[in-house]
Amino acid sequence: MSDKTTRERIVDAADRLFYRQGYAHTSFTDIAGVVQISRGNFYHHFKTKDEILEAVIAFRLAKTQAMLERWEAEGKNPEERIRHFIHILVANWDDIKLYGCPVGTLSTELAKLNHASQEEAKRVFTLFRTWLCRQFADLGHEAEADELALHLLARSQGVAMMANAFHDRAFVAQEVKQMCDWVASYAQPAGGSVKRSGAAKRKKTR
Amino acid sequence: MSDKTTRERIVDAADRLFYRQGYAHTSFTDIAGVVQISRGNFYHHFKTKDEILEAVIAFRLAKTQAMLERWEAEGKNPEERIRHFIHILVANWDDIKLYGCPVGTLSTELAKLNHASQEEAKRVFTLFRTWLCRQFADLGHEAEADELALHLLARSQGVAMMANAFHDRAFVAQEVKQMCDWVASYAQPAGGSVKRSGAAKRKKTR
DNA sequence: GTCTATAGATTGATAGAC
DNA sequence: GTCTATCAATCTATAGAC
Repeated sequence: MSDKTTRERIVDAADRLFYRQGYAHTSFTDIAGVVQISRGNFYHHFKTKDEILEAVIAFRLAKTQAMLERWEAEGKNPEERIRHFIHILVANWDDIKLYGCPVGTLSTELAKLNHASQEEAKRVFTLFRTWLCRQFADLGHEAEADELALHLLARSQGVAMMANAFHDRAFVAQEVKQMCDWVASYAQPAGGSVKRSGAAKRKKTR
Repeated sequence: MSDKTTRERIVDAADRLFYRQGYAHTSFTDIAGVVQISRGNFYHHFKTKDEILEAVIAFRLAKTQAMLERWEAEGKNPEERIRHFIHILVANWDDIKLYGCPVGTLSTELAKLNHASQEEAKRVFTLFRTWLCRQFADLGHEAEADELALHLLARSQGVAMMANAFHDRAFVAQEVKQMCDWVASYAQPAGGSVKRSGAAKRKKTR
Protein backbone atom coordinates (compact mmCIF):
# COMPACT_ATOMS: atom_id res chain seq x y z
CA MET A 1 0.00 0.00 0.00
CA SER A 2 2.68 2.48 0.96
CA ASP A 3 4.82 1.60 -2.04
CA LYS A 4 2.14 2.72 -4.47
CA THR A 5 2.79 5.82 -6.46
CA THR A 6 0.83 8.93 -5.56
CA ARG A 7 -1.01 8.64 -8.83
CA GLU A 8 -2.11 5.12 -7.99
CA ARG A 9 -3.20 6.18 -4.53
CA ILE A 10 -5.27 8.99 -6.05
CA VAL A 11 -6.98 6.58 -8.44
CA ASP A 12 -7.60 4.10 -5.63
CA ALA A 13 -9.19 6.71 -3.40
CA ALA A 14 -11.20 8.24 -6.24
CA ASP A 15 -12.44 4.79 -7.25
CA ARG A 16 -13.79 4.15 -3.78
CA LEU A 17 -15.20 7.65 -3.29
CA PHE A 18 -16.88 7.79 -6.69
CA TYR A 19 -18.55 4.52 -5.81
CA ARG A 20 -19.66 5.54 -2.34
CA GLN A 21 -20.54 9.20 -2.89
CA GLY A 22 -21.02 9.46 -6.63
CA TYR A 23 -18.78 11.27 -9.08
CA ALA A 24 -20.43 14.69 -9.03
CA HIS A 25 -20.57 14.81 -5.27
CA THR A 26 -16.92 13.85 -4.72
CA SER A 27 -14.57 16.84 -4.54
CA PHE A 28 -10.83 17.19 -4.74
CA THR A 29 -10.94 17.99 -1.05
CA ASP A 30 -12.55 14.60 -0.38
CA ILE A 31 -9.94 12.71 -2.36
CA ALA A 32 -7.09 14.76 -0.94
CA GLY A 33 -8.33 13.97 2.54
CA VAL A 34 -8.03 10.24 1.89
CA VAL A 35 -4.74 10.34 0.02
CA GLN A 36 -3.31 12.90 2.43
CA ILE A 37 -1.94 15.33 -0.11
CA SER A 38 -2.72 18.98 -0.76
CA ARG A 39 -5.31 19.97 -3.32
CA GLY A 40 -2.70 21.73 -5.41
CA ASN A 41 -0.64 18.59 -5.71
CA PHE A 42 -3.41 16.95 -7.70
CA TYR A 43 -2.65 18.88 -10.80
CA HIS A 44 0.80 17.48 -11.08
CA HIS A 45 -0.80 14.08 -11.69
CA PHE A 46 -4.09 14.99 -13.41
CA LYS A 47 -4.97 18.09 -15.34
CA THR A 48 -8.71 17.92 -14.60
CA LYS A 49 -11.26 16.05 -12.53
CA ASP A 50 -12.45 14.39 -15.73
CA GLU A 51 -8.99 12.92 -16.17
CA ILE A 52 -9.26 11.29 -12.76
CA LEU A 53 -12.56 9.77 -13.82
CA GLU A 54 -10.98 8.44 -16.99
CA ALA A 55 -8.23 6.85 -14.94
CA VAL A 56 -10.77 5.34 -12.55
CA ILE A 57 -12.76 3.84 -15.43
CA ALA A 58 -9.59 2.43 -17.01
CA PHE A 59 -8.71 0.97 -13.61
CA ARG A 60 -12.12 -0.65 -13.28
CA LEU A 61 -11.96 -2.02 -16.81
CA ALA A 62 -8.60 -3.61 -16.06
CA LYS A 63 -9.79 -5.01 -12.72
CA THR A 64 -12.89 -6.46 -14.33
CA GLN A 65 -10.95 -7.96 -17.20
CA ALA A 66 -8.56 -9.61 -14.76
CA MET A 67 -11.46 -10.97 -12.71
CA LEU A 68 -13.12 -12.47 -15.78
CA GLU A 69 -9.87 -14.12 -16.80
CA ARG A 70 -9.55 -15.53 -13.30
CA TRP A 71 -13.07 -16.95 -13.49
CA GLU A 72 -12.26 -18.34 -16.90
CA ALA A 73 -9.25 -20.17 -15.50
CA GLU A 74 -10.84 -21.30 -12.25
CA GLY A 75 -14.21 -22.47 -13.54
CA LYS A 76 -14.27 -26.06 -14.67
CA ASN A 77 -17.08 -25.42 -17.14
CA PRO A 78 -19.24 -22.55 -18.44
CA GLU A 79 -21.98 -23.17 -15.90
CA GLU A 80 -19.57 -22.90 -13.03
CA ARG A 81 -18.07 -19.75 -14.54
CA ILE A 82 -21.45 -18.09 -14.88
CA ARG A 83 -22.17 -18.97 -11.28
CA HIS A 84 -19.07 -16.99 -10.37
CA PHE A 85 -20.70 -13.98 -11.96
CA ILE A 86 -24.00 -14.50 -10.18
CA HIS A 87 -22.28 -14.84 -6.84
CA ILE A 88 -20.88 -11.32 -6.98
CA LEU A 89 -24.21 -10.35 -5.47
CA VAL A 90 -23.45 -12.45 -2.41
CA ALA A 91 -19.73 -11.74 -2.21
CA ASN A 92 -20.24 -7.97 -2.40
CA TRP A 93 -23.42 -7.85 -0.36
CA ASP A 94 -22.13 -5.36 2.20
CA ASP A 95 -21.16 -2.79 -0.43
CA ILE A 96 -24.14 -3.37 -2.70
CA LYS A 97 -26.52 -2.92 0.19
CA LEU A 98 -25.06 0.51 0.90
CA TYR A 99 -24.00 1.79 -2.52
CA GLY A 100 -25.58 -0.41 -5.18
CA CYS A 101 -23.69 -1.94 -8.08
CA PRO A 102 -20.60 0.12 -8.98
CA VAL A 103 -21.06 -0.52 -12.69
CA GLY A 104 -24.73 0.35 -12.85
CA THR A 105 -24.64 3.36 -10.57
CA LEU A 106 -21.72 5.02 -12.34
CA SER A 107 -23.34 4.30 -15.69
CA THR A 108 -26.61 5.97 -14.74
CA GLU A 109 -24.91 8.92 -13.07
CA LEU A 110 -22.74 9.69 -16.09
CA ALA A 111 -25.76 9.31 -18.37
CA LYS A 112 -27.58 11.99 -16.37
CA LEU A 113 -24.52 14.26 -16.39
CA ASN A 114 -24.25 13.57 -20.11
CA HIS A 115 -20.57 13.10 -19.33
CA ALA A 116 -17.99 12.60 -22.07
CA SER A 117 -16.81 9.36 -20.44
CA GLN A 118 -20.23 7.74 -20.20
CA GLU A 119 -19.61 5.38 -23.09
CA GLU A 120 -16.30 4.32 -21.64
CA ALA A 121 -17.98 3.60 -18.32
CA LYS A 122 -20.58 1.44 -20.04
CA ARG A 123 -17.77 -0.66 -21.47
CA VAL A 124 -17.53 -2.37 -18.09
CA PHE A 125 -21.03 -3.66 -18.75
CA THR A 126 -19.89 -4.76 -22.19
CA LEU A 127 -17.00 -6.73 -20.72
CA PHE A 128 -19.45 -8.75 -18.62
CA ARG A 129 -21.88 -9.05 -21.51
CA THR A 130 -19.29 -10.36 -23.94
CA TRP A 131 -17.84 -12.75 -21.40
CA LEU A 132 -21.25 -14.12 -20.43
CA CYS A 133 -22.17 -14.37 -24.09
CA ARG A 134 -19.20 -16.62 -24.74
CA GLN A 135 -20.08 -18.80 -21.76
CA PHE A 136 -23.59 -19.37 -23.06
CA ALA A 137 -22.19 -20.07 -26.50
CA ASP A 138 -19.87 -22.63 -24.95
CA LEU A 139 -22.92 -24.22 -23.38
CA GLY A 140 -24.19 -24.79 -26.91
CA HIS A 141 -26.59 -21.86 -27.19
CA GLU A 142 -24.78 -19.78 -29.77
CA ALA A 143 -27.92 -18.46 -31.40
CA GLU A 144 -29.33 -16.93 -28.22
CA ALA A 145 -26.09 -16.46 -26.29
CA ASP A 146 -26.08 -12.66 -26.30
CA GLU A 147 -29.73 -12.51 -25.44
CA LEU A 148 -29.16 -14.79 -22.46
CA ALA A 149 -26.15 -12.75 -21.39
CA LEU A 150 -28.17 -9.53 -21.42
CA HIS A 151 -30.99 -11.24 -19.56
CA LEU A 152 -28.69 -12.38 -16.78
CA LEU A 153 -26.99 -9.00 -16.63
CA ALA A 154 -30.40 -7.34 -16.28
CA ARG A 155 -31.51 -9.68 -13.54
CA SER A 156 -28.38 -9.18 -11.48
CA GLN A 157 -28.70 -5.41 -11.89
CA GLY A 158 -32.29 -5.58 -10.72
CA VAL A 159 -31.40 -7.64 -7.70
CA ALA A 160 -28.59 -5.21 -6.82
CA MET A 161 -31.06 -2.33 -7.03
CA MET A 162 -33.53 -4.08 -4.72
CA ALA A 163 -30.71 -4.99 -2.34
CA ASN A 164 -29.76 -1.33 -2.13
CA ALA A 165 -33.36 -0.22 -1.65
CA PHE A 166 -34.68 -2.84 0.76
CA HIS A 167 -31.58 -4.38 2.35
CA ASP A 168 -33.19 -7.79 2.17
CA ARG A 169 -30.45 -10.38 2.21
CA ALA A 170 -32.82 -13.34 2.06
CA PHE A 171 -34.33 -12.01 -1.14
CA VAL A 172 -30.89 -11.69 -2.71
CA ALA A 173 -29.97 -15.22 -1.68
CA GLN A 174 -33.20 -16.51 -3.14
CA GLU A 175 -32.75 -14.69 -6.44
CA VAL A 176 -29.17 -15.90 -6.66
CA LYS A 177 -30.38 -19.45 -6.28
CA GLN A 178 -33.05 -18.97 -8.94
CA MET A 179 -30.52 -17.55 -11.36
CA CYS A 180 -28.19 -20.48 -10.74
CA ASP A 181 -31.03 -22.91 -11.34
CA TRP A 182 -31.91 -21.03 -14.50
CA VAL A 183 -28.33 -21.32 -15.75
CA ALA A 184 -28.32 -25.00 -14.86
CA SER A 185 -31.34 -25.52 -17.08
CA TYR A 186 -29.22 -24.28 -19.96
CA ALA A 187 -26.33 -26.50 -19.06
CA GLN A 188 -28.37 -29.63 -19.70
CA PRO A 189 -27.88 -31.29 -23.06
CA ALA A 190 -29.99 -29.24 -25.41
CA GLY A 191 -32.78 -30.56 -27.59
CA GLY A 192 -34.04 -32.95 -24.98
CA SER A 193 -37.41 -32.94 -23.35
CA VAL A 194 -36.55 -30.14 -20.98
CA LYS A 195 -37.97 -26.92 -22.29
CA ARG A 196 -37.33 -23.45 -21.15
CA SER A 197 -38.05 -20.05 -22.41
CA GLY A 198 -36.88 -16.64 -21.65
CA ALA A 199 -36.65 -16.24 -17.98
CA ALA A 200 -37.15 -19.80 -17.03
CA LYS A 201 -40.40 -21.06 -18.05
CA ARG A 202 -40.48 -24.46 -16.85
CA LYS A 203 -38.29 -26.61 -14.87
CA LYS A 204 -38.78 -30.12 -13.82
CA THR A 205 -40.32 -30.76 -10.54
CA ARG A 206 -37.84 -31.41 -7.93
CA MET B 1 -49.98 25.17 -17.12
CA SER B 2 -50.00 28.91 -16.68
CA ASP B 3 -52.58 28.76 -13.92
CA LYS B 4 -50.30 26.73 -11.68
CA THR B 5 -48.94 28.38 -8.61
CA THR B 6 -45.27 29.28 -8.60
CA ARG B 7 -44.68 26.63 -6.00
CA GLU B 8 -46.22 23.99 -8.22
CA ARG B 9 -44.16 25.16 -11.16
CA ILE B 10 -41.00 24.91 -9.08
CA VAL B 11 -41.85 21.36 -8.02
CA ASP B 12 -42.70 20.41 -11.59
CA ALA B 13 -39.41 21.75 -12.94
CA ALA B 14 -37.37 20.27 -10.10
CA ASP B 15 -39.05 16.91 -10.61
CA ARG B 16 -37.99 16.83 -14.24
CA LEU B 17 -34.50 18.22 -13.64
CA PHE B 18 -33.74 15.90 -10.73
CA TYR B 19 -34.70 13.03 -12.99
CA ARG B 20 -32.66 14.17 -15.98
CA GLN B 21 -29.60 15.63 -14.27
CA GLY B 22 -29.67 14.08 -10.84
CA TYR B 23 -30.37 15.86 -7.56
CA ALA B 24 -26.83 16.86 -6.60
CA HIS B 25 -26.06 18.23 -10.04
CA THR B 26 -29.22 20.36 -10.30
CA SER B 27 -28.80 23.90 -9.00
CA PHE B 28 -31.24 26.64 -8.12
CA THR B 29 -30.02 28.42 -11.21
CA ASP B 30 -31.12 25.44 -13.34
CA ILE B 31 -34.59 25.35 -11.82
CA ALA B 32 -34.94 29.13 -11.92
CA GLY B 33 -34.07 29.03 -15.62
CA VAL B 34 -36.95 26.68 -16.33
CA VAL B 35 -39.51 28.36 -14.07
CA GLN B 36 -38.36 31.81 -15.13
CA ILE B 37 -38.04 33.32 -11.69
CA SER B 38 -35.08 34.81 -9.87
CA ARG B 39 -32.95 32.69 -7.57
CA GLY B 40 -33.88 34.84 -4.58
CA ASN B 41 -37.56 34.19 -5.14
CA PHE B 42 -37.05 30.52 -4.32
CA TYR B 43 -36.72 31.10 -0.67
CA HIS B 44 -40.16 32.53 -0.38
CA HIS B 45 -41.48 29.08 -1.32
CA PHE B 46 -38.82 26.74 0.07
CA LYS B 47 -36.33 27.34 2.84
CA THR B 48 -33.70 24.93 1.50
CA LYS B 49 -32.90 22.77 -1.48
CA ASP B 50 -33.70 19.75 0.66
CA GLU B 51 -37.23 21.06 1.07
CA ILE B 52 -37.63 21.12 -2.69
CA LEU B 53 -36.53 17.51 -2.79
CA GLU B 54 -39.07 16.62 -0.12
CA ALA B 55 -41.78 18.29 -2.16
CA VAL B 56 -40.67 16.47 -5.29
CA ILE B 57 -40.75 13.12 -3.52
CA ALA B 58 -44.19 13.86 -2.09
CA PHE B 59 -45.30 14.79 -5.60
CA ARG B 60 -43.98 11.54 -7.03
CA LEU B 61 -45.59 9.51 -4.27
CA ALA B 62 -48.94 11.14 -5.01
CA LYS B 63 -48.56 10.67 -8.77
CA THR B 64 -47.62 7.02 -8.31
CA GLN B 65 -50.49 6.39 -5.94
CA ALA B 66 -52.92 7.93 -8.39
CA MET B 67 -51.51 5.84 -11.23
CA LEU B 68 -51.86 2.63 -9.23
CA GLU B 69 -55.45 3.48 -8.40
CA ARG B 70 -56.12 4.11 -12.07
CA TRP B 71 -54.65 0.73 -12.97
CA GLU B 72 -56.71 -0.82 -10.23
CA ALA B 73 -59.87 0.63 -11.70
CA GLU B 74 -59.03 0.03 -15.35
CA GLY B 75 -57.67 -3.51 -15.14
CA LYS B 76 -60.30 -6.18 -15.42
CA ASN B 77 -58.28 -8.65 -13.36
CA PRO B 78 -54.97 -8.84 -11.45
CA GLU B 79 -53.09 -10.22 -14.44
CA GLU B 80 -54.13 -7.29 -16.58
CA ARG B 81 -53.24 -4.86 -13.80
CA ILE B 82 -49.77 -6.31 -13.41
CA ARG B 83 -49.31 -6.03 -17.16
CA HIS B 84 -49.96 -2.31 -16.78
CA PHE B 85 -46.98 -2.17 -14.47
CA ILE B 86 -44.74 -4.12 -16.81
CA HIS B 87 -45.67 -1.92 -19.73
CA ILE B 88 -44.23 1.19 -18.08
CA LEU B 89 -40.98 0.02 -19.65
CA VAL B 90 -42.50 0.37 -23.10
CA ALA B 91 -44.58 3.47 -22.44
CA ASN B 92 -41.64 5.38 -20.96
CA TRP B 93 -38.99 3.99 -23.28
CA ASP B 94 -37.76 7.36 -24.51
CA ASP B 95 -37.08 8.67 -21.01
CA ILE B 96 -35.74 5.41 -19.60
CA LYS B 97 -33.31 5.10 -22.47
CA LEU B 98 -31.83 8.50 -21.65
CA TYR B 99 -32.24 8.78 -17.87
CA GLY B 100 -33.06 5.35 -16.48
CA CYS B 101 -35.91 4.65 -14.09
CA PRO B 102 -36.81 7.74 -12.02
CA VAL B 103 -37.50 5.67 -8.92
CA GLY B 104 -34.34 3.59 -9.04
CA THR B 105 -31.94 6.35 -10.01
CA LEU B 106 -33.14 8.76 -7.32
CA SER B 107 -33.04 5.98 -4.76
CA THR B 108 -29.42 5.10 -5.53
CA GLU B 109 -28.31 8.71 -5.71
CA LEU B 110 -29.78 9.59 -2.33
CA ALA B 111 -28.27 6.42 -0.86
CA LYS B 112 -24.83 7.57 -2.00
CA LEU B 113 -25.41 11.07 -0.66
CA ASN B 114 -26.67 9.47 2.55
CA HIS B 115 -29.46 12.01 2.25
CA ALA B 116 -32.04 12.48 4.97
CA SER B 117 -34.86 11.88 2.46
CA GLN B 118 -33.54 8.60 1.13
CA GLU B 119 -36.06 6.50 3.01
CA GLU B 120 -38.90 8.67 1.81
CA ALA B 121 -37.70 8.28 -1.77
CA LYS B 122 -37.65 4.51 -1.39
CA ARG B 123 -41.30 4.63 -0.40
CA VAL B 124 -42.12 4.98 -4.10
CA PHE B 125 -40.66 1.50 -4.51
CA THR B 126 -42.76 0.36 -1.57
CA LEU B 127 -45.92 1.67 -3.20
CA PHE B 128 -45.27 -0.50 -6.25
CA ARG B 129 -44.23 -3.43 -4.09
CA THR B 130 -47.35 -3.33 -1.93
CA TRP B 131 -49.62 -2.87 -4.91
CA LEU B 132 -48.02 -5.75 -6.83
CA CYS B 133 -48.14 -7.88 -3.71
CA ARG B 134 -51.89 -7.44 -3.49
CA GLN B 135 -52.32 -8.30 -7.16
CA PHE B 136 -50.44 -11.57 -6.72
CA ALA B 137 -52.45 -12.28 -3.60
CA ASP B 138 -55.62 -11.70 -5.59
CA LEU B 139 -54.34 -14.24 -8.08
CA GLY B 140 -54.40 -16.74 -5.25
CA HIS B 141 -50.73 -16.70 -4.30
CA GLU B 142 -50.98 -15.07 -0.89
CA ALA B 143 -48.12 -17.03 0.62
CA GLU B 144 -45.55 -15.91 -1.94
CA ALA B 145 -47.18 -12.67 -3.08
CA ASP B 146 -44.56 -10.32 -1.65
CA GLU B 147 -41.75 -12.46 -2.97
CA LEU B 148 -43.27 -12.38 -6.45
CA ALA B 149 -43.78 -8.62 -6.22
CA LEU B 150 -40.14 -8.04 -5.33
CA HIS B 151 -39.04 -10.39 -8.09
CA LEU B 152 -41.00 -8.48 -10.70
CA LEU B 153 -39.83 -5.14 -9.33
CA ALA B 154 -36.24 -6.35 -9.58
CA ARG B 155 -36.66 -7.57 -13.13
CA SER B 156 -38.17 -4.33 -14.34
CA GLN B 157 -35.40 -2.38 -12.64
CA GLY B 158 -32.80 -4.54 -14.33
CA VAL B 159 -34.40 -4.09 -17.74
CA ALA B 160 -34.54 -0.32 -17.20
CA MET B 161 -30.85 -0.32 -16.34
CA MET B 162 -29.96 -2.27 -19.49
CA ALA B 163 -32.20 -0.01 -21.56
CA ASN B 164 -30.29 3.00 -20.27
CA ALA B 165 -26.92 1.36 -20.85
CA PHE B 166 -27.42 -0.31 -24.24
CA HIS B 167 -30.43 1.49 -25.76
CA ASP B 168 -31.68 -1.81 -27.10
CA ARG B 169 -35.39 -1.52 -27.68
CA ALA B 170 -35.79 -5.05 -28.99
CA PHE B 171 -34.31 -6.44 -25.80
CA VAL B 172 -36.77 -4.44 -23.71
CA ALA B 173 -39.70 -5.63 -25.81
CA GLN B 174 -38.56 -9.20 -25.45
CA GLU B 175 -38.12 -8.96 -21.69
CA VAL B 176 -41.52 -7.32 -21.36
CA LYS B 177 -43.06 -10.23 -23.20
CA GLN B 178 -41.25 -12.74 -21.02
CA MET B 179 -42.44 -11.00 -17.87
CA CYS B 180 -46.02 -10.97 -19.16
CA ASP B 181 -45.81 -14.68 -19.92
CA TRP B 182 -44.39 -15.26 -16.49
CA VAL B 183 -47.29 -13.43 -14.87
CA ALA B 184 -49.72 -15.36 -17.04
CA SER B 185 -48.33 -18.60 -15.66
CA TYR B 186 -49.43 -17.41 -12.23
CA ALA B 187 -52.85 -16.44 -13.45
CA GLN B 188 -53.68 -20.03 -14.34
CA PRO B 189 -55.60 -22.02 -11.79
CA ALA B 190 -52.94 -23.20 -9.38
CA GLY B 191 -52.10 -26.82 -8.77
CA GLY B 192 -52.63 -27.79 -12.39
CA SER B 193 -50.13 -29.25 -14.79
CA VAL B 194 -48.48 -25.98 -15.64
CA LYS B 195 -45.23 -25.68 -13.82
CA ARG B 196 -43.21 -22.58 -13.34
CA SER B 197 -39.95 -21.81 -11.75
CA GLY B 198 -38.34 -18.50 -11.28
CA ALA B 199 -39.77 -16.84 -8.29
CA ALA B 200 -42.56 -19.20 -8.58
CA LYS B 201 -41.48 -22.36 -7.04
CA ARG B 202 -42.73 -23.28 -3.71
CA LYS B 203 -40.96 -21.48 -0.99
CA LYS B 204 -38.54 -23.70 0.75
CA THR B 205 -38.02 -23.93 4.40
CA ARG B 206 -36.39 -20.84 5.61
C1' DG C 1 -44.70 37.62 -4.20
C1' DT C 2 -40.94 38.96 -6.84
C1' DC C 3 -36.96 41.32 -7.44
C1' DT C 4 -31.66 42.87 -6.89
C1' DA C 5 -27.66 42.62 -4.34
C1' DT C 6 -24.74 40.14 -1.77
C1' DA C 7 -22.90 37.18 1.84
C1' DG C 8 -20.22 33.05 2.92
C1' DA C 9 -18.65 28.71 1.67
C1' DT C 10 -16.90 25.48 -1.69
C1' DT C 11 -15.76 24.24 -6.17
C1' DG C 12 -12.16 23.16 -9.95
C1' DA C 13 -8.01 25.01 -11.38
C1' DT C 14 -3.37 27.97 -11.53
C1' DA C 15 1.12 30.12 -10.12
C1' DG C 16 5.15 29.87 -8.07
C1' DA C 17 8.27 28.80 -3.90
C1' DC C 18 10.90 24.97 -2.19
C1' DG D 1 6.97 16.07 -6.46
C1' DT D 2 4.79 18.55 -2.91
C1' DC D 3 3.55 22.56 -0.84
C1' DT D 4 0.99 27.38 0.08
C1' DA D 5 -1.52 31.00 -1.69
C1' DT D 6 -4.82 32.41 -4.59
C1' DC D 7 -8.16 32.98 -8.56
C1' DA D 8 -12.54 32.93 -10.76
C1' DA D 9 -16.72 30.63 -10.88
C1' DT D 10 -20.52 28.57 -8.72
C1' DC D 11 -23.16 27.11 -5.00
C1' DT D 12 -26.82 27.65 -1.22
C1' DA D 13 -28.80 31.01 1.37
C1' DT D 14 -30.05 35.85 3.30
C1' DA D 15 -31.44 40.84 3.45
C1' DG D 16 -34.08 44.25 2.08
C1' DA D 17 -36.33 47.28 -1.63
C1' DC D 18 -40.55 47.43 -4.26
